[in-house]
Amino acid sequence: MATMTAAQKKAQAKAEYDAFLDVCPSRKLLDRLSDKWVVLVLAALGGDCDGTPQGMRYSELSRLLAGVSQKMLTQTLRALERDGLISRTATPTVPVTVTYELTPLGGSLYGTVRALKAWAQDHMDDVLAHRATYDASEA
Amino acid sequence: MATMTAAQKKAQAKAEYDAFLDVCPSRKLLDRLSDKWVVLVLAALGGDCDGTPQGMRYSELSRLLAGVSQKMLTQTLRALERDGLISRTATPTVPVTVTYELTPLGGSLYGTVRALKAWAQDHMDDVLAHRATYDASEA
DNA sequence: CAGTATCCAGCTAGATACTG
DNA sequence: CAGTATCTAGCTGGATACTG
Repeated sequence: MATMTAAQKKAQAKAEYDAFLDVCPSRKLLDRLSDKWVVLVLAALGGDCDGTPQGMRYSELSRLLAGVSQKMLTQTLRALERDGLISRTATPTVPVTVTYELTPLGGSLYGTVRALKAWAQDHMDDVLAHRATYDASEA
Repeated sequence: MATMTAAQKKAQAKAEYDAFLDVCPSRKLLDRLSDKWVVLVLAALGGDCDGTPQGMRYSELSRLLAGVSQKMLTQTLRALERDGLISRTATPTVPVTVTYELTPLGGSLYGTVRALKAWAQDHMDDVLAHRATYDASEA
């Protein structure tokens, strides 16, 4: 087992690191937000598309977020529901009707995300300019 | 080629979607932030580890962010430098000395990110509680 | 309509080895 | 010290097909 020492050290370092990440609430939030579709669903339900926050049906979301697969939409919706950020309401009409909407908690998160969006709008052209300069001097 | 119609439609939808993402500055920012190490590097240089923002050497970062591979650290550093969020200073001493520090732009981004962190600290236990409730009713 | 289940391609990121 | 280069395992997410 002496040959495992290096690998074990690696594994332990990784375990410690994972524990650190696991304890860190910001990291968890970031992981959620970094899911490709989470923010877009938040934006859709938050009213970024038509002005006012409102409930939406599964198929509406699917249409609005062109490019999302059923799998990812369902997965995203489930994750957000699990976290209490959106609520799911099923109405037992003949073809079932399911509506999703932002909870107050989800709304508050969306508010914070909009702050990020504001930063992006204010500073993203600076970033892009830097990028262009950097790329030019690299060539 | 008639058999390609469906695939073509998909491809076109994807292209349109990509174009949408490409135009959206918030999305770009989110993509950057969602890189596992970006925020941690920002935090390290922003002074989250010892109180005051300061420059750090490559090897210091590497030690501080236990678990990061050389590849990812370099990649992350390059990306942030390219975007003008951090600056790289090489001092031609005998073994080269390279220092990284936050630019004003990087500092302002880090400030915004701290707002997210604040949300996480304020609301993450709510989220966790919802998660527990959800999981319990699922079983 | 609103999903669930399965399979698989592509990209990401870690391990490893080498360099100015 | 501070990287660069390469190879590959594993996970993410898309396509596809089926169901209450």
